[in-house]
Amino acid sequence: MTDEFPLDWESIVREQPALDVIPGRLRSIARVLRFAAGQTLYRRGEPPRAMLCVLAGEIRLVRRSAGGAEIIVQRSRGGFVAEASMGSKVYHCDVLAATDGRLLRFPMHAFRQALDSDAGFRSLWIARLADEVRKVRAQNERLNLHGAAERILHYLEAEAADGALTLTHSRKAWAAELGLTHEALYRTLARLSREGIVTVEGAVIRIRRA
Amino acid sequence: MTDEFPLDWESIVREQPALDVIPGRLRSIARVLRFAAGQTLYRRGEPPRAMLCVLAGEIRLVRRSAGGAEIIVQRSRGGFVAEASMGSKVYHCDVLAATDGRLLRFPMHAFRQALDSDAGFRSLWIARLADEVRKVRAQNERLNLHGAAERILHYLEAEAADGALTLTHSRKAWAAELGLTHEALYRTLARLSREGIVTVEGAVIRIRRA
DNA sequence: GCCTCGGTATGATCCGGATCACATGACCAA
DNA sequence: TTGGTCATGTGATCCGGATCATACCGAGGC
Repeated sequence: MTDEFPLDWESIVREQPALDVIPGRLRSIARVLRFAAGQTLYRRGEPPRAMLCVLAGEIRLVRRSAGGAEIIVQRSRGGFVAEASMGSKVYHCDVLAATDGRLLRFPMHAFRQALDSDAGFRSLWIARLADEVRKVRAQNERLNLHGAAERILHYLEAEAADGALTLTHSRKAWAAELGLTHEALYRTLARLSREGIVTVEGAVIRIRRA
Repeated sequence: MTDEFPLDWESIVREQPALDVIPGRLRSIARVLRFAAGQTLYRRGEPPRAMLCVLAGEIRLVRRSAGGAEIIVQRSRGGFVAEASMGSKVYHCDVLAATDGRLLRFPMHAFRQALDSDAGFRSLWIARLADEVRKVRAQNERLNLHGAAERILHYLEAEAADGALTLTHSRKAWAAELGLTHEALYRTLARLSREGIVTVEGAVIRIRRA
């Protein structure tokens, strides 16, 4: 719950590139919030008073049903959360911390006002939202594929530049993103490699043929 | 490729609710484009000259790799397509028609200008994008679940009002949205019904307990 | 030093959803 | 009327990914 002053925006943007669209006046009023695993940050029904951007750790938007079932509506391990909360009177989900971590809070009214008055920020924000839609829709198409190899190749084709992809996270994390167990990922990657379809050199993966 | 004048916006908004955010001046310059299955609408590398909104049929954004593989980056059976194309110089995908259908074209420069000059439209557009992000992320969480029952219940919990959901499309379409075969959906729905977890009355599905 | 924890990696087994097959009914057109 | 198409269902089989188990390694803590 501590704030460091002044915030080191250079390193913040490095750890969370989505934040580079934020204009100076918002940067100066942003506050760091540290959270602990299991903590409830906001509850359903409360008015959203801040835009949130996860810097480290995992935040979940959770909806609890009357029957007591708990479903995860959104999970974030980095980047803005609940962008739609800007337009709504109250949260429609609980906001929970799944791990220890840190997030950035921007006062909602200032965020809204910045969007209204700053045309540059506005178009960057629209572009960021549109790009997020694009990325998540691609992720969606990928998850609709059955078969580990298809998902891996879809990821490579969609994300690789010139047929070469450099993994930035661990393979376990990649497996989770692909909706696979890490075992299935290791095995399928090994098979694709044996069959000459891809080459694997550490974190760099290349497609040879599809 | 025919245009009807004047466009009947009342019925258009009824068939595609996302369009209700469009202001009058854009409505008056929108044109209907009819497309045929297999048709290539735009090619990678071309500058995007219009915002597209699918009214009927299926449009796909397809990326072809050097190896000849073809992956679907986005599929749309209704609603805006390639919102991120507004911010980019050229299309990064081919735009193909998967079926016969109709879409609405808005000249890109007019769309951009309307966003710039019309504060009301602008906030509606931002809200729509943010809501799209929310919906697609929820869809994502759902597809990350293994097991047909879990996906069905997640959908019910997330989309149902008061534990009751009225299906607007066919069950086959629902199955596809859930990333399941229709057989798996029918069977699991029947099992959940037998076990008293849900009740099914035609298009209305209710959760009893989870 | 030792010990734990997390990522990497592979083997064996099991199960659930994909697949194939088939029947029915609605609807539309020739 | 007939034939075709499509959504709705259900049954039988198969396969691939989940699951459980095990091992190795490197980093960090004590």
